[in-house]
Amino acid sequence: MQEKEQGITVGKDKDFSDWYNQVVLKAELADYSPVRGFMVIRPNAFKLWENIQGYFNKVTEKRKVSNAYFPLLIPESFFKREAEHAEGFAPELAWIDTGDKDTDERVAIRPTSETIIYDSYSKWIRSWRDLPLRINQWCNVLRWEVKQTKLFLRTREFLWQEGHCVYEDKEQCDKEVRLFLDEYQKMCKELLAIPTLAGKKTDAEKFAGAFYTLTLEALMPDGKALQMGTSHNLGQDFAKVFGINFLDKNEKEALPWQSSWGFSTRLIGALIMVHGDDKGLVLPPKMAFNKAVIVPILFKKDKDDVLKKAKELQKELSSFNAILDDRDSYSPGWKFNEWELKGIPIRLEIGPRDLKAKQVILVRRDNGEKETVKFSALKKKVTEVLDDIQNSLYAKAEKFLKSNTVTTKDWSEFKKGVKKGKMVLTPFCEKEGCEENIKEETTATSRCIPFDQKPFKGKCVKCGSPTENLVYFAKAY
RNA sequence: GGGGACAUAGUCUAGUUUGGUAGGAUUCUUGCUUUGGGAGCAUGCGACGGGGGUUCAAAUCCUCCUGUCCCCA
Repeated sequence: MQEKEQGITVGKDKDFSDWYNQVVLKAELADYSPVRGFMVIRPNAFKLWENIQGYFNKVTEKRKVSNAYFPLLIPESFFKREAEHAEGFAPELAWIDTGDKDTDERVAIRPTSETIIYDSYSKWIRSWRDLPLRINQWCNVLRWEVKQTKLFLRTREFLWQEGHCVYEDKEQCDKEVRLFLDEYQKMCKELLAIPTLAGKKTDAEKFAGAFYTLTLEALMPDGKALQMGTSHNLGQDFAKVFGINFLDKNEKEALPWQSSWGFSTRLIGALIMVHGDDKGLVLPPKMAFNKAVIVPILFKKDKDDVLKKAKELQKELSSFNAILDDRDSYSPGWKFNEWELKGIPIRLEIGPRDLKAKQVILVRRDNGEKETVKFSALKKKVTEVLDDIQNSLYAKAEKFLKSNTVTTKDWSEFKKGVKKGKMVLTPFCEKEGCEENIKEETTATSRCIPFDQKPFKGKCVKCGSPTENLVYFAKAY
């Protein structure tokens, strides 16, 4: 059978990079733009983003976080206030030529919004009664990457949410830095069906200007780790340099503790990579706006009857936003392929034979299994199967993560593991120089220091210094 | 940061070596016939990434720019 050009023409295992680009383009998720490193997010992918937004807005509401919006442009002087932050972002800033002769200060497009937001916070916070302050914004940011860009995973502009909180003391701040990371992990699991490893970043990998950074790491099918979200305890440095202070309960002036946390449209890239297959996108049911598609099999005889029943079924399944594909000019086979490419979780086929038997054929996108379902049992069955697909996708991804994670304290085993695209858990000293050496020799970087480790005394896999922590290493996106 | 490949219609591609009417497939339009895993016939639309140069003549040669992809660090 000759491969048609609309379909995916390369196996996921054969050429992962080519496969990924084909899925993104052919499933109409994104497109290239006229300016290098930018992308168009097409409706199919934007729907996914809106779904994530919908889920996460409920989380923030529950956690007493308000949405707001801060300006796109940031004055140069703001960057200079926090030295580490400035140094971290300086190479990636895009400066605006405003042509405004009356001001001599340059402005940059935000690469992240700590500074512009904290300028506002310094005006708004006076008393301990103003705290905690929790604000989130959904926006775009711009980081002028020089590295090779990749759709969703690394683009110069991307969409994200960034939460920015201010607390009276370290304890509250610590607690909620962890809380929002846990919420991210829950979202990855329950919504995206992607298992993640949670932990703390080493100093070499932490956010520029942070006291410490917590992170979620997922393992992609090509053996590279992808950061799914981060939550930073920013300490008191930003407060100091932006003049955020408050009168505490003892009428003393005090510096607050701050946090920021974010995830981006990169999650969509992860979703595509983790669940997709040789036929295209596979959406976890909770991510799919249209959870089912009804394809009527129409012959001249009985055409009206089949179509009528198909419409009834669509109405019955309206809570799943079921699509009825009654386009006349495409054959059923063509439609099957198209909806598979686009990742719709369930396909329902109904033809004259089914009409007589009062049943439909239900086909799962995740494993292609077919079964017949009586009309009377359809809604219940669809609900069950959607649940099952969601769970199976997570289970499959979790199995992949587990079977591709190795634990070793031996340096040659470590190198072997990294080379084979494994997530390697190993004793590590957390010294920056040592991490740099590992990176140079293996191209792997530390991904995270997992939480709640058992008491442990060991030697760093690389330099042999004593350490009490196991750390995940992998090649990363 | 280093190296490589590429750019012809919405998509895939022939033509470039040796300059001379840009060809095919598919998509799309319209019509008819069809429809249980990418259906058929007919009809119509649609392209040389951009600038500059050489030449009677440039998709083809030279040059600069832009963009895309891959590999390595």
